[in-house]
Amino acid sequence: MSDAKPNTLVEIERQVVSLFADGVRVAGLPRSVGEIYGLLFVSAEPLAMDDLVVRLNISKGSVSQGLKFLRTLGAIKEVEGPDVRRTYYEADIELKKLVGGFIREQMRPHMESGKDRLKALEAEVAKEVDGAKQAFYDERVKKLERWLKQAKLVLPLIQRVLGE
Amino acid sequence: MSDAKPNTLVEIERQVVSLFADGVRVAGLPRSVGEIYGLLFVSAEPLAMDDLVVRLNISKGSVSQGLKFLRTLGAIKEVEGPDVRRTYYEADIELKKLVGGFIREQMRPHMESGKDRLKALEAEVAKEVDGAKQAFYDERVKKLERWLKQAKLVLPLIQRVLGE
DNA sequence: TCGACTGTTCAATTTTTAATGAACTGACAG
DNA sequence: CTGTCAGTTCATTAAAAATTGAACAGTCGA
Repeated sequence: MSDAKPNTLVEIERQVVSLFADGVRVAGLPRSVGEIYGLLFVSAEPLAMDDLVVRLNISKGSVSQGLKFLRTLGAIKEVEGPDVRRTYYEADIELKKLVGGFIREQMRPHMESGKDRLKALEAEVAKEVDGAKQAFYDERVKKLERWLKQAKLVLPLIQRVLGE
Repeated sequence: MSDAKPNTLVEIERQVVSLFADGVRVAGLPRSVGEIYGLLFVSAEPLAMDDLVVRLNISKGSVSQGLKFLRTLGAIKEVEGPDVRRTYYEADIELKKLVGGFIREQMRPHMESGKDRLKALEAEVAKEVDGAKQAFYDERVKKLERWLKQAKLVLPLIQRVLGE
């Protein structure tokens, strides 16, 4: 292959990669993850790890980690490619799936641990001896529980809307 | 006041502060912002900047920045307090308002710039000479535009649901 | 069994981000 | 005015997060 040297991206690819690199930062993900998904998104042919290393000019380690993450999200698919010994990837471009994966992998766990921590808080409030303080704390904890319930209500709704 | 020394938080306060400190990180905000909002959330009485500095044991600079940010979100309210020369704050505990502020201040700007960048991309695709490639790029750009539209659809929906 | 090659892991390093604290502004009381 | 105090700003420092790259593991054909 003639384009086996670093940073061989055409302008369109460059722009898309940069768009995703910045985009994923909103979700608190590392730039490299966005770059990888971005290049897969804008590529008609599937790419193997080495293609990503060379064309994005980032390390094998980063690409391996990034692909692993994108796989757990369900944001990319493994497909066949020219070289049978390599694993090739293409982007899964269903927004529903991307958002669903993100919610499942990144948000649910936090919400689950939040639920536990609220339980602990409740127990702590029960110990409070000052009646007025206890009433206040109790109210606040109830508010937090309502927030959590609303969050649990909103997430599936988002997924449903993106399903159209 | 007797509790004017660092880190004078009772267990309940400690837990709530920590809960918010971790919670805001999901949204990509600095720990200190969560701590500040958390302490205000769990305090029955309004607090001034100096209370936050002393009780959370973080610097005046951080607290000033954090309060500024929370003010722009609309997550806190300025209120009267014991010392007329100080500005006191209390937490605004309407989830709708918090999320609305976050969307307005943190998400909308990104989406606006995304819209511009998509325009630039379209222009770039128009230059593509290879017909097959152009068709593929065009399809992908259209997909991105659809995503953006869906995002713009979802955000108001979230706010409406949180309005209950 | 060996060598060539794909892909993973993780300690070390670099880069990015947040926190600090000293200098500053502005308001106000005496 | 002048000194004090609340609050802001921002260059420096510290902490956290991402990236690197070298060692390693697994596979396969000769």
